[in-house]
Amino acid sequence: MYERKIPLSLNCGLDLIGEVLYGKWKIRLLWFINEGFMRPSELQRKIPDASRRVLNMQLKELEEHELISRKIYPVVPPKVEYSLTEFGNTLIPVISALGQWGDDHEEHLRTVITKRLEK
Amino acid sequence: MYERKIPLSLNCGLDLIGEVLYGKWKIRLLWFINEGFMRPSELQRKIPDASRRVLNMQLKELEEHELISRKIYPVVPPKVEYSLTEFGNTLIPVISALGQWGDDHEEHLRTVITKRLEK
DNA sequence: ACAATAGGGGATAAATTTATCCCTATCTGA
DNA sequence: TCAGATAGGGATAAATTTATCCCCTATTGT
Repeated sequence: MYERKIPLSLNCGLDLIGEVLYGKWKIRLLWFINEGFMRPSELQRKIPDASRRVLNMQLKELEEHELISRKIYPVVPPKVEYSLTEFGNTLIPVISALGQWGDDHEEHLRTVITKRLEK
Repeated sequence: MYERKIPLSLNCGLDLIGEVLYGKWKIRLLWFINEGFMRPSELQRKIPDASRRVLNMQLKELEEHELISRKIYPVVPPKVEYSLTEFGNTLIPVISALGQWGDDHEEHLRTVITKRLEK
C-alpha cells in the first residue's frame, strides 16, 4: 500500500470521522449498502462514474475500518455481499443528515458551485 | 486556478454537500469560525498543522460557496474577519453531528484507524 | 535599523488519490 | 466456441490537492 509521509492529525472527533469517511465514493457506498445494494456489481451499477478498481479499494478500506463486513458465498460464479456492521449502522443517521442538508439546499448549492467553476 | 479535467458529479444531495465540504481543513475552519475565531491569524493558530497558504485557499473557496463572508477593516496593520453567512449557519448542526459521532466512537475509531495503518 | 505582526498571493514541488489498462478464474447461454 | 457475468488485483499514469518557498505592504516596538 501507499506509505504515508505526512502524519495524520487525529485530535478530535472531526478528525476521526474524516479519516474513515474521506474518499470520493465512500459515503455513497455506505448509503447504497444500507439501501440493500450489497453486491459489488450492483454497487458498480449504482455508481457508474467510479471505476471498478476504486470502488474495490474503498470497499476494502471501509471493511478495514469495520464499517462494513464482507461475506463470500462459495459458489460459481462468485458471489459476495457487503453489509453494514453494527458500528457502520450508527453512521447512517449522520450520512442521512448530510444528504438531507444537500437536498434542502440543492438549488442554492448548484448556483454557487456553478458560479465558482465559471470563474 | 486549476482547470478540472474530470467532470463533477452533482446528482444528489450527498454530491452537493461533498463539493463544498471536501477539503482537508474546511470543516474545521467553519467550526472555529462558528466558535468565534474569526481572524485569519487566529485560525492559523487554531490549526497549526495547516500551512497559511492552504488555509487562505480554503477560506476563499468557502467564501465563494457563500458559507462564510469576509469583512475587511481599512486599518493598518490590516484586519480581516470572517463570519458564517446565514447559509453557512445552517451547516453547523450537520458538522456538529459529525463531530459528535466521532467523539462518541473515539476509542473504537482510534483502534481501527491505527490497526489499518500498521498493516 | 531591524524584527515582528497583520494579510495576501505567485510559482513550483511533493504528496496523495483516482483512473486506466490488462490479466486471473469459472460458469451460463447463444 | 465465443461473449458476458461474477469478483479481484498488479502496475502505472494522470489528476488533484497540499505543502514549501519567497515576495509585497505598512506600522509598532526595541
